[in-house]
Amino acid sequence: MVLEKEKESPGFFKRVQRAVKRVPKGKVVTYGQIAKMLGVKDARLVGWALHRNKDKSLPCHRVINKDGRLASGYVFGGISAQRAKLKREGIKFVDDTTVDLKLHIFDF
DNA sequence: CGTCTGACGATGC
DNA sequence: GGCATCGCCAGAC
Repeated sequence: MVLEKEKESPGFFKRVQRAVKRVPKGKVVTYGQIAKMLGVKDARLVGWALHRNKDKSLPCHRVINKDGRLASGYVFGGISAQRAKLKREGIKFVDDTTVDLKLHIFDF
């Protein structure tokens, strides 16, 4: 039996993962976008979910705040590593920690 | 079940 | 234009 309610609750974290994995290379998304896409109004939930995440395969470095700033500062490697990754994907930076959001934003 | 806490966002001053 | 405050939701305790 399939409880439809359970389909709606696969775990918030799973939904976030799915959304992040949808982001193609060379593109970035904001927490707010993912939050709205998932139907929640609090972007903190997205960041909160990624914070708990341990999956290295998850391109969380493509997820940034609406200022284009890298929020994953305490992630393994630090911002510098994230910046290098993004640059390698063709992301342009306007600052050492700020992505050119308008240039690479991915619209779901 | 109340309280606290977060990778945020918008608003107000 | 930096800082305070609210909103909002899920998990930990």
